[in-house]
This record gives sequence, C-alpha cells and structure tokens, in this order.
Amino acid sequence: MILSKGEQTRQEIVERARALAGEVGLEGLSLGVLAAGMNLSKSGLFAHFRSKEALQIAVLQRAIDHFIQEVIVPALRQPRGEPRLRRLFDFHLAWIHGNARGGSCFFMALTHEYDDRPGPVRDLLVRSQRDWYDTIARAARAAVEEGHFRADLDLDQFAYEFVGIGMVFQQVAKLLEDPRAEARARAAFETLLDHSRP
Amino acid sequence: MILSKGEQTRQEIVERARALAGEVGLEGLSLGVLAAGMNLSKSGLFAHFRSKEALQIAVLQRAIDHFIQEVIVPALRQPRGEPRLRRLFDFHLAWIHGNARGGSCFFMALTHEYDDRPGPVRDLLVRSQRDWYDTIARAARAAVEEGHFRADLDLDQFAYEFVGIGMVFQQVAKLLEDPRAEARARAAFETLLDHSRP
DNA sequence: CCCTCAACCGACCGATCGTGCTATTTTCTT
DNA sequence: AAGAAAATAGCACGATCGGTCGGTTGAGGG
Repeated sequence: MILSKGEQTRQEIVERARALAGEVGLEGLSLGVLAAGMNLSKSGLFAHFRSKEALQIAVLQRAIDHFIQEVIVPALRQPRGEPRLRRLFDFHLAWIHGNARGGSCFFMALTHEYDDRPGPVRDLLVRSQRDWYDTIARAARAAVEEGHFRADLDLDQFAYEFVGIGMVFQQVAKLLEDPRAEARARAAFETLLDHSRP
Repeated sequence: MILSKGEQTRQEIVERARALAGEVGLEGLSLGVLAAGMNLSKSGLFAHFRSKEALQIAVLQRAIDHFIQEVIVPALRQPRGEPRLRRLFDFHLAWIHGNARGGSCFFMALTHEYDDRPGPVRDLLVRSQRDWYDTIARAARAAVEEGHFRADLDLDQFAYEFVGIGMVFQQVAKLLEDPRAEARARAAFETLLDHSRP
C-alpha cells in the first residue's frame, strides 16, 4: 500500500466533496453532510483539513486536475491545428454535459460564486480560467501555424468566442432544457471556424 | 398616500433584498441580515412574506422588472431592425456591467444556482430567460423584415450566440478583470451582425 | 509483537438559520 | 376620537453551521 491511510481517506473525501460541490457550490459545502455521506464523524473529517477553505481549495484543485485529464489531455492526442481544436471543443461540451448530471459546469458556477468574493479560492479559480483561455489560444496559434487559420487571426478573441459558446450551451441545455442546445453550439462553433480560416 | 404603509415597507424590503441577493445569491439571502440592514425586526420583516421562498420570488420578479425597464424598454425606443438590436446589445452589456458592482448579472448567477434546484423560483427564472431569448429573436426577425438581415437567418441561433457573447463578457470582465472584455464583446457582436446580413 | 503516533470519534461551543406564537404599537376607517 | 385592522416587536424553537478539545483506537515501523 503506497498511500497512507490518512492520505487515502483524504482523497476519498475530496472526491466526494467534488461531487457534492457540483450540486451546491463550494460555499454550500457542508462538513456535516459530507461526513454523514461517508462513514466519518464530522470532526474526523475536519481533521484532514484545518479549515473549510482548505477543503474548498483541495476540491477546486481536484476539479482542475479532472478538467485537464478529461478535456485538455485527450485533445492533445489529436494532430495540431483544426483537428485538435475540434476535439477540444467536443470534450469541452462533453465536460459541461457530464457535470450537468445534477450540477452545472464546476467552473462556470464558481465564476458567479466568487466573482465578488476575494480570497485564495477565487485566486485559484482565476488562475485556472486564465490557463484555460490560454490553452485555447495556443491551440488556435498552432492552427495558424499549420495554415488552417489565417495568419492575422486574433487568438484571444478566438478563445473568447470559443468559451462563450460553451457558456450559452450550458444555460440552454441545463436550465432551459432545450434539446437543440448542442446542435446550436456546434453550429456556432462551425461559424467561428469558418470565420477563422484563411 | 396611495401606498399603504405595509405595501411601501414591503417594496423597500424587496428592493434592498435585490441588492443583497446580487452579492450572495437568492439562496444566500438571510432574513436576519436583511432585517438588520433596515430598521426592522426579523419577525416583522418575515411577516410580509410567509416564507423565504415567497421573498425570493418577489425579489426575482423585481429583478425581471428592472431588466425590462433598463434593457428592453429603452431598446424598443430605437427604430426596428439593426439599430434596435445594437441598442439591445449595448443595454445588455451595461446591465451586466452595472450589476457588476459587487455582484454578477443576476440571471446568470441564478442560472447556476437553480439549474439543479427545482421549484417555483427556478420556474420563474426559466420563464424569464426564455422570454429574453424570444425578445432577441423577435428583434432579429424585425431586422429581417427591414431587410437588414438575410431572410434565411436562423433567429434562435442568432439569439443563442447573442446571449453567449454576454456571458463570456461577464466572466472576462468581472472574474478575470480584463479591461479588453468589452471591446472583445463588441467585436464578437459585429462579427455576428456581419454574418447575419444579406 | 509492541509501542507510538496518526487517525478518528463524540460531545460540545457560539452563532445563525427560517419560522412560529403572542403581545404591542401603528395605521386606517368610521 | 374610538375601535378595527394591519404592521411590527420580542422571544423562543429546533436545526445546522464551522470549528474546538480531550480522549480512544488502529495502523505501521522497530
């Protein structure tokens, strides 16, 4: 056993908390409810993190890792340029849809939870979102280099509109429950791609 | 005095609660904090609404009314077609930016608060958002009729992308605090307009 | 195998939550 | 001005919150 008992329990807590936070937000996390869900006393759980904020940060970091593993890494296995961008978009939609099961996309929900609540949690969130925009912009630059996109394309603008499509998709799919949400997202993305080509 | 004392107090409560909810959400509203902020006892305040949910609904309805007054009505004063759509977009950005003072756009925040929390509050939110998409689509249809937009334009798709731009704008402006957020939003909107023209 | 220390528990704290119930004060009607 | 009705205050309730503390237990290295 490579993981100590404590570390193993800690990771189970974080994983469980991540699922719970998808439904109630990071602020809405309750140590009591969380402990009851596993076979743990509240204080036993609390001992693993010395504050609720530490738990929140651990959960957010875990979500970031998941996002990288489920969205970014698989897209990187595609050839540079447009194919990789398409996959990035696909996996992004899938991520939103997946987390859609009883909860919004983690990061979008947190955006509204923390855009006016300073602190380390917000800082980490901001950093992760900036990284996400950068990842998209870098993938777009690769597409430029491959000749798939025009040389004068505004990469940051591309990332901006890319993210925007994902955001409406989430609202239309999950709140408004419109089955055409995904088709609309893909149509919007095709338009964006067309507009980016030489 | 046309308003009874009770009704007047009630409206002051709702208005105050709307401001407070912009920072902490509808679920995060606290009757105690709210009452302390005005000169009212918690129970005195509570008596105006027979439940917290009733207060939440009143607050949401109030926000909807504000949105209509600040965004939709002034846009309707513009000539049909593209000018009206431009103003609709302008006022929409201004609304997001205005509510940005210590809080997100009310409706976007509520989207993530209630997309997995059924009940009357969510129902009202869904209705209001559907109305908003419809309003944009109707304005776009007018632009088609005026000959500003092509006849085969997908109106709902237009509304979809319209809203998406507003959503990224909010995140980039408020969470990421990027001063170019507004310019990017306008650039994206111009692209959308260009793509909609005959 | 045993001893040590990390891991965990149970009880408890003060605060705050939404919500009743019962006065008491204020407003409105006559 | 008086009486009915509405508005508000005071108080208490059960629940739940994040967090503390002293003790108990079980895992893991010697």
